Amino acid sequence: MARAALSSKAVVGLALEIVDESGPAALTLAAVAARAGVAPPSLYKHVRNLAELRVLVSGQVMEEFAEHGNAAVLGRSGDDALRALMRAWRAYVVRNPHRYAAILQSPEPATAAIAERLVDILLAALRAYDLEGSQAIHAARCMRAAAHGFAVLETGGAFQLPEDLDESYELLIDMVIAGLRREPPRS
Amino acid sequence: MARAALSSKAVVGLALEIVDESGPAALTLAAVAARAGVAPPSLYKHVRNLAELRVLVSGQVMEEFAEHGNAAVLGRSGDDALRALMRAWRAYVVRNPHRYAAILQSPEPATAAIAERLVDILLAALRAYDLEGSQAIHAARCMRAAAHGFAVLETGGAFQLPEDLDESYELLIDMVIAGLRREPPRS
DNA sequence: CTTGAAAGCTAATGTCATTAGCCAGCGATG
DNA sequence: CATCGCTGGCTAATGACATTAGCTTTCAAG
Repeated sequence: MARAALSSKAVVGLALEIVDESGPAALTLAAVAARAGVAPPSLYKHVRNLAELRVLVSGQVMEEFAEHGNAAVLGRSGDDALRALMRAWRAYVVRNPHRYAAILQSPEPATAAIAERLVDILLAALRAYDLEGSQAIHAARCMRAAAHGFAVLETGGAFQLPEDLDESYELLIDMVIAGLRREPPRS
Repeated sequence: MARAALSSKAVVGLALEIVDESGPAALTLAAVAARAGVAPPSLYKHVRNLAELRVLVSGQVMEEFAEHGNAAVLGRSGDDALRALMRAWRAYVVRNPHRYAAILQSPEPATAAIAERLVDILLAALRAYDLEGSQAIHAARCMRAAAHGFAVLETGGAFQLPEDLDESYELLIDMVIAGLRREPPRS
């Protein structure tokens, strides 16, 4: 291998810097190249194209995010774990809003494994609620919807009123927990 | 006024067609111009630039969406209204996924009025729950987060497992309602 | 009939992504 | 030690787009 100047890894790192500073929309190959001190076409030696770079960035962030969530639930269970996970979720988003926004929704096979891990963490946090198979999936989806929805709206600046956001979020957590409790194992 | 061929209104209409067919990412001035049978620069006679077109499209969609939600709660109240509103929310999203995705988050002053209307509808649906001022705001945020989060994840293809999405969503609705019931008017 | 603004057009510029094809450095091989 | 081939970087070129400048045509009002 010749001059090991750049690398796929390094490119993703630079991309993350750009995302952090200016948001996912500012992530262009031209910007990465400039930061790497290299001509734009050179990047194609390390990354297939912009779309792939986005996927790599998304995967990296998702992984970091999952790790953060996982750390939050360690040694906890039941309501405690659920609260911790949801708080960690928002804490991550508030601290790294651009990074979080860089997570791609579309089910890229490349990131499937990481997404799976995230789901596992969610399901583990729900374990104490005695949900039978399918019900646990539904519950996990709800929790995810709640946390993600709040995150998106908050970082998007959709909550304009002066009311305290922490308080709103705690209410949301309470809602999820209350909903899990009264869970009727129907059909 | 000379040849009344195009108009700001018409341009937004064409833009909506493109969004519906190919998603918000496909909304370019070039595409709109092609559809209008006109050279791209001509559009600047009707719209300041692409950014403004996006805002206009977003506003139009938000308005339609709010109207849809409003219709759903008419003549209903309490849990009934809440359920109807949340179901209408998702129904709209499922029917017009691209349109919904075209709604901009950032608080554009131009669309502030419509956003306000949406909040009003939400608050009205919550009226039966006897929430004091601030608590109603928090509750409305939670409901919005839940519905929006589910919508985003569903349209983004984030729910991969085979479990029925309707069932997941009904559980989410139950969660919100349960959460509103046990609402402790603390602090 | 004249005229002026509205609405369209062409030409030009700048930013990106992406492809093609060239060149240099370096490590392994003989 | 000389060379070969890979690797990573470069320049040039193409093609979307957005956007601006400046020209032209058309129509309606006087």
